[in-house]
Amino acid sequence: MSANMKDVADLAGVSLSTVSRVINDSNLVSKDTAYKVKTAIKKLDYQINESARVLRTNISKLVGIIGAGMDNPFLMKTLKSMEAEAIKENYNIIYGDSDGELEQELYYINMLKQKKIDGLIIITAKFSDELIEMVRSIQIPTVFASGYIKNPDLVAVTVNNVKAAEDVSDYLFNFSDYFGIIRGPYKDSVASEERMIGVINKYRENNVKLKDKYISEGDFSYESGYRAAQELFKKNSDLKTIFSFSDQMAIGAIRYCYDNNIKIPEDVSIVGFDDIEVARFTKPSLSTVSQSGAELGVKSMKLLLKLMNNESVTNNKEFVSHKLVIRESSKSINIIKS
Amino acid sequence: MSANMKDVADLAGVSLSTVSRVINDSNLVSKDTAYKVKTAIKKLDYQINESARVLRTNISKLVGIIGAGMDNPFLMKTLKSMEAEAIKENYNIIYGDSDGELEQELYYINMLKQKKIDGLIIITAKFSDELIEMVRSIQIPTVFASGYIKNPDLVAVTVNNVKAAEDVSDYLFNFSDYFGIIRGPYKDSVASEERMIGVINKYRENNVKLKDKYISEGDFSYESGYRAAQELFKKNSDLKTIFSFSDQMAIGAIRYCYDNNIKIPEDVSIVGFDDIEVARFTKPSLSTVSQSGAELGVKSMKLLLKLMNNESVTNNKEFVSHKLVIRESSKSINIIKS
DNA sequence: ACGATTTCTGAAAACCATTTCATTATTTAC
DNA sequence: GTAAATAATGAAATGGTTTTCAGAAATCGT
Repeated sequence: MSANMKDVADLAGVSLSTVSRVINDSNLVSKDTAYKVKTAIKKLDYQINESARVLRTNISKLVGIIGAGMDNPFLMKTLKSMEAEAIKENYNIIYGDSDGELEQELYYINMLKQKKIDGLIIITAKFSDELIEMVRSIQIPTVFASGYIKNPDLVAVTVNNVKAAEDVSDYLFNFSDYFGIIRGPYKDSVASEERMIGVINKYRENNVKLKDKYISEGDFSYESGYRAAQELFKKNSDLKTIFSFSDQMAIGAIRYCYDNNIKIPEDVSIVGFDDIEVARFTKPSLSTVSQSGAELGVKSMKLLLKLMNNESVTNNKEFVSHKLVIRESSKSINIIKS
Repeated sequence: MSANMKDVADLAGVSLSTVSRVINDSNLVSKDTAYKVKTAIKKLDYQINESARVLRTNISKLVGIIGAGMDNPFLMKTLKSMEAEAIKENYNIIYGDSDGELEQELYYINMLKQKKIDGLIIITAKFSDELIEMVRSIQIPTVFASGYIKNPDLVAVTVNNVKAAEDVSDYLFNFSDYFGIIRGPYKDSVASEERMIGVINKYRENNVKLKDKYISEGDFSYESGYRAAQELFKKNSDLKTIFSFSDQMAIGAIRYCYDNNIKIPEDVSIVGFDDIEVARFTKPSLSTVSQSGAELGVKSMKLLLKLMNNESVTNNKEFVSHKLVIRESSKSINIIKS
């Protein structure tokens, strides 16, 4: 059907090796020959057969990304910027959505390995031993994005959840003696666990007992935020402030307040986490921790590119910057504005 | 490094051909032999070399998806469900974000072709001749998702934009003599063009002249919706109703109203398009045209799978269902509720 | 002008699976 | 029991590159 290297070689009157050299920009081929080959390539509209090349070299120029929940706006930004970063170096992205299921993750890892990916990025909230063992066994450069991981061998990029939660806590203690928390799942969410640690630190620092009834669990979705707010208000009639571990849950909570005639920020202040795009446009707009999904994507991919090129990676843990952005959903006290 | 088919063959005491047959579930191999081979595979932890297989068969089990603006919540759902649908049949997704740039699209198409993708889905708003020509030339089964395309040869799945816009128009004419329109870009947005046609149809049917000042252009983003609303109100002091061609723009517009003391829906009713997840949680929640991104994804991928399997495709244009969902942003008049 | 480098090119092996064709072993049919 | 059909297996060709090794041609040094 389409021309192969042999055809080009014949037309140009040279050998296979020479054509290959021209294609790979080898410097040991003369100008004249190179020119002949190039015109032959043009004339035949020759395109290299990638699978043959991969078979021979074991280099696929493919990066696998296994992600949990592409319908999360924050992660979508991350994914998009990862892709943009990868394509600069001519890497394509194979994406698999694990929905956060370990089984799916393992399945994809195996599948992607067979496709000969050169590198892998895993976006997950849970770090089971099984997953880590699998990653180790495949012997493919891997970066974990989002979700801190204690293991010193693993390469990871993440927001500093503890610090960010501390910042929010500091801010909220300005308003009231305690604040309600809409946390993420108890099970398997490292991010949620770490943010909780930040909160606990600050409760302790302020000598306030962190009671169970201040805490309500969500799953990061809008709906769960709505329900969690309901629960919080039922248990704490005098609640003045809420820290939600995701913007989506915060927006759900705001909606609950609206439905129940609770004024924000007059009656209650709410702070979210993520700074998704819509956070600036809700009514009231949402105070939140801004962490750049794009930055997460870029940093992770850059790190992976280094690993794939065997460049030395001095620091295998990187933090993505964050800042507390105060908007209308919380009473303003001179802190960072946006 | 890792075992290959030869190793398996040797260990099992059979030939290469036999191993290959076992792997491919060929029925012309005896139970006993098959068993021997399978245990050998297990013992060696043998994994097939995909690139060799692809080289030989020209089947990669890879589907390319080229998308424009995947940070759009609606398209995220689409992408996710495409992936889910593909993996059921053991196809992996290679994803490239074109940002809607033709140049990028062409670049990706070429790149993906080299990676030997078995099928391609293109999500774009613009259908230049160049793009269509390119798609034709690569000879790979292709489906266009989102954005109707007149060309009878091409396979496409899309929402019925004209009809949907007509539905909204009918609804809005209940409230007032004319309504403002926040449309999508004039340039290269088929969806926007088609929705405009629906609007025009109904203006004509109602014998109302559609004046230029009723129309304001956005680019589907939150910000542009804010600005467009501003423009509309400046030009039409008595504006009572707005049809926004995306939810994101509608939310931007709502925010503008809020900032300018315009009450929704008391003063102005707004209807969006897409029914993104947050639309149910904004304040007021957003009346909109619900079109399922998931359905779009599933239908497109199913169609592509058929094409790739050479099954006959009776209808190469499919519509995704839509319905008008009335929420708080528009005064209710007994129509569909949600 | 002669040997020593350097530059350029080609032949052939390697990567690993699939598939056709031929062959042997086993059944079936009569 | 023999011919004919069927089932099971293997040998070898094939797909299209990259890369090592060796050799030819050109350049250099003196």
